[in-house]
Amino acid sequence: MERRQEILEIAAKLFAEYGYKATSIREIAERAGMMGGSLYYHIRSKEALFIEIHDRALDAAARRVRTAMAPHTAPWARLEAACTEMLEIQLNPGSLTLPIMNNFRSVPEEVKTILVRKRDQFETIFRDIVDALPLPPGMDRQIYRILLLRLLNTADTWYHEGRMSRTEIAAQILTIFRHEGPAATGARGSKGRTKSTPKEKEEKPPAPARKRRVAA
Amino acid sequence: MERRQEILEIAAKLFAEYGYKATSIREIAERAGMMGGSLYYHIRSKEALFIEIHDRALDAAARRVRTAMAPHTAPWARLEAACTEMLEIQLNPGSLTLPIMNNFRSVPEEVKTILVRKRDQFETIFRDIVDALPLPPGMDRQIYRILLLRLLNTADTWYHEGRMSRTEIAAQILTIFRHEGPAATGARGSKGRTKSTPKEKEEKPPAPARKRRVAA
DNA sequence: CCTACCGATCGGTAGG
DNA sequence: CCTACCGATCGGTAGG
Repeated sequence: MERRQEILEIAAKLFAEYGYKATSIREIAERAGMMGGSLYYHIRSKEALFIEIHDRALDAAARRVRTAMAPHTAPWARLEAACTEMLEIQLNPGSLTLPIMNNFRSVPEEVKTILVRKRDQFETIFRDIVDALPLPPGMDRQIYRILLLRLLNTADTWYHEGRMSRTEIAAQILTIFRHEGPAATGARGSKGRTKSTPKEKEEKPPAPARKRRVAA
Repeated sequence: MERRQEILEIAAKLFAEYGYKATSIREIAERAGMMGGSLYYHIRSKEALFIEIHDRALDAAARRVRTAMAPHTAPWARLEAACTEMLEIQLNPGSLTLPIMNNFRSVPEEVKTILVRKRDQFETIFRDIVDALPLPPGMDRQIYRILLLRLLNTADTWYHEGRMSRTEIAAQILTIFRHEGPAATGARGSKGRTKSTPKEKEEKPPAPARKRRVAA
């Protein structure tokens, strides 16, 4: 049973790096120290394996993001905590929380449908955060959320080790995405914020949790 | 010779949709109305085909973006023109300017090296634009450019037909990425800008064209 | 967990 | 441009 966890982690890494189609059952098996056919003692099929990894990764990610957000109540602080944690997950993944929620291009159509449904569900976390932000009225919250999530989810394809830490990158993203509405245009902008410390503890309840599921 | 162009376009579409590995020579051939083996009268190898498509697409994209920027001199107007054109290229590609500059996951390592070099060269266009923007001092221009390009280049994976037009989406991106430096904090923000009309014709020379090629 | 194998599909070639 | 084929690799199975 612990062996199975090993296999899932090995497969997750390969799927994340090469995509569904370009990752072979035999390669997964080899890294697990067994023959290709033997893998089927542990899994039912390649498709089922992929779906299971994806589900578990998203569940783990949801738990981590919610935990990271929990101590904060101010909308921007919640967003920053969520972004920092998402970057951490994407770039320095613990066991199964790997960046496989992208790159569905080579996944069979029927499987893709299942994955997308699960992913949409996960992203409601960010819908709630974004809906709670005091953004300028001209800014479309759906586009805002989609763009932000795209950046976070594909972090492994654009982030290069070196220059900046994950926390600094998260702060930079926040600097770009931070726009105050006309009501509360407080201190912002060129303060050179690179440290992610939980500032401004305002009141504001967690999130209104609205309904909206239309595509862009 | 015109037959060859047809083949390149067919292959480009398939590569863009399924990725390198998941696109088979036989599928390309079938759509071109011939047998798999016959394709080799027109191409040298699958790898060579992919590289040629990629090169031509980037060349065409560079030409289109430069042309779209040409009439503008104001930094933000230039950025908006470039973004709008990039979205147009990614979402409504004319012949060969297809969104294949991503999804290198299943591409052989040696080929990937060639592609990345070419892509980096293309992206210098945006480096010049971004370097000319009057951004707040705390904002890292390299991160800024990388994030913006990621969004534009992966537009086909997050844009869904309907609600908003390409131009409106481009305007929304600009609304998020627009931050004035401390020197020229003029009118901005909640004006509900959804139309992309070339406003503010300032002076400011095209671009300083600095040097910087470090990874994040 | 292995051996041995299945049918299918892959990129590519020869010979016309 | 086709037919016919190559060796390699694929996901998956049977039988142990």
